[in-house]
Amino acid sequence: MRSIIDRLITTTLERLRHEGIFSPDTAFVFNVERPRDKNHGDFATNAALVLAKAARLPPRLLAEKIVAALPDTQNDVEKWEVAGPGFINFFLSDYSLHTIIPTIWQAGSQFGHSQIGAGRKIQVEFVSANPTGPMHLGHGRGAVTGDVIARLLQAIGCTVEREYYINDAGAQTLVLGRSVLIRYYALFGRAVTLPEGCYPAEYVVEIAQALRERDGDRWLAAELPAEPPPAVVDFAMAHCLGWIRDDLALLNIHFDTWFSERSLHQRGLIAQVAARLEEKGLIYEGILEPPKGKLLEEWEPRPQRLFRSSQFGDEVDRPLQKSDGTFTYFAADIAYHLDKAERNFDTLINIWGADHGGYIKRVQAALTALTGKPGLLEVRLVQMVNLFRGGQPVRMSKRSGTFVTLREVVEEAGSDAVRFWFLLRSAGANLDFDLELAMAKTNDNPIFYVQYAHARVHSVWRRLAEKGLPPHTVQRDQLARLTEPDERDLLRLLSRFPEVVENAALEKEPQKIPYYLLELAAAFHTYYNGHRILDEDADLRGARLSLIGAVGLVIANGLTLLGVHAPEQM
RNA sequence: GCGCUCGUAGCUCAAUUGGAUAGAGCAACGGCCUUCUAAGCCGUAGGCUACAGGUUCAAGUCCUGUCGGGCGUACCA
Repeated sequence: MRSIIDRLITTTLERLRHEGIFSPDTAFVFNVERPRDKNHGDFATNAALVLAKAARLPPRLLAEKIVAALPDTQNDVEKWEVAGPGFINFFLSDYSLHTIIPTIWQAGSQFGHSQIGAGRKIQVEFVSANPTGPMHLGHGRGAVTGDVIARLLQAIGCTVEREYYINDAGAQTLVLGRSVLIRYYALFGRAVTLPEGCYPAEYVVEIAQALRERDGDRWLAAELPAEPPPAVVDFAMAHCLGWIRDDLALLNIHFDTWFSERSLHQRGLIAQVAARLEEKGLIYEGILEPPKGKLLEEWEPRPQRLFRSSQFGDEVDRPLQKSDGTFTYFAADIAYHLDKAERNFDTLINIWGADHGGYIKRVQAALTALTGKPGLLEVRLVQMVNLFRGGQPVRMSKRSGTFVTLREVVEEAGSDAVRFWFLLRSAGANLDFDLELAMAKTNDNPIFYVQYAHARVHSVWRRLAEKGLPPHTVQRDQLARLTEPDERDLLRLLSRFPEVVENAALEKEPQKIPYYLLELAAAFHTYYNGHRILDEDADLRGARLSLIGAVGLVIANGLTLLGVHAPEQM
């Protein structure tokens, strides 16, 4: 519908160009949008406002001229008007509004999907939590956000791949291995005090027990080794990865690719990427300035191999190799992102915790230097989650190892509530998650409110059958009976759904879907309370059933995009 | 200090990416069930969009500055 209005205006403007109001080289850029205020019609354009200068006319006068030149539009547009500073508002006819109902019934679960992203290949990398422990709430939020961005992009026709980057190389894996080994010794009565920096949490004991169960006393030696045996490290990581996979599965999140950092080392890709940067003259031996504004007692000037990231928009150059010659994590990350870039994606999207924000520029800089494509990598930051229960914050401390895991929360509140709630805020904003509220069966709880609207639609179907009435089918000629303002509100909302999906996908802003669904659910509840669906009048009844059926379908489609169930009964 | 990010009703947050009179929910107050789920609905009240400039026909949104919160700030990942 929007495109029809769009074409209508363009045609009219061309007509005015012939009359000499616009010069031949005037570019017609204008918007057609949905006014927030329904008194302003179904669509409005700012064409007269934007083009007033080119026409050398006051905006309102130009608007009048445009309106006068608009062609006849048969059934679709009932009226138009010039309003405000020079907007042109279009009011759709009832007939045109009603068209959305058969469209929705026909498209079914595909309504809202489109092909505007067809041909685009996009990779979303998310979660990528270190395999050194169970996932916490923040990981869960990143997981849900990434998954839904992927779903949205698929809904507009993109080819999407979900990838998890496993940090299975580096110091923290040894810390895990050492922690497990110490607990393992303790299981055999060989108490060793846990050194500074080791993981104190209970889950480490669990891993140690699993290790003993599998291997018995095989890793017990006369003395605790300085480095944990590689097999122990691998066992511990695999155990953690198992947890992570299980937790993600609980949230119905599945990855296409699990990419191992270690494989980069094994294939020599890191040294290779360093050499490539070297060839381009972007590496040098240097000493970084001490960072300002932060007291660093241990700072000392150190010569390092530095990448000239400052040539590509970063603040300072970044170390690729440590002073002992080994590669930094950053070096591995460059190799990883280059590998992704060479897999022919049109866009790479990373979902990162907000604490990694300072890292974006350097990775983008490296990627730009290596590929020459500055916009390839897009990073979305996800802020932290604060856990509440009945309005009271749940205290957590990572240091003492007392924190609530993602699994505990999902098991208590359920995947639907967790997913919906995590999506309710824009990723950039902190999020308060209240366990009690997320499970409440009242309209304070947004997820319940939306699911209840869907269930109500289905309760009407059940009533229909109980009354012995025939199953419903849409009949176009009945729809003329939908004339109530509440019905028009619903029709307008329904017709917006594909635009909302498109917008949410393009902007990568999943929270637009829950907000839309809340709006639709509210309009439906209002309607349901004020009007009887199963009216005596068969035509009116048919029309209303067609309408609420469409509402039910759209709510279900919206929830499906969020990975949330649409129950038929509460 | 610098970078990123956020600042909107008492609280938690939206706002079609520059559009018209800034919207919801919670909390407060007042109403609606012999009728399809009251697990719901309706109404009242609540605002100098942190502040000051600038760009524009039009600014919560863009640019500059100030104030305030969060995150980050070499050989951790």
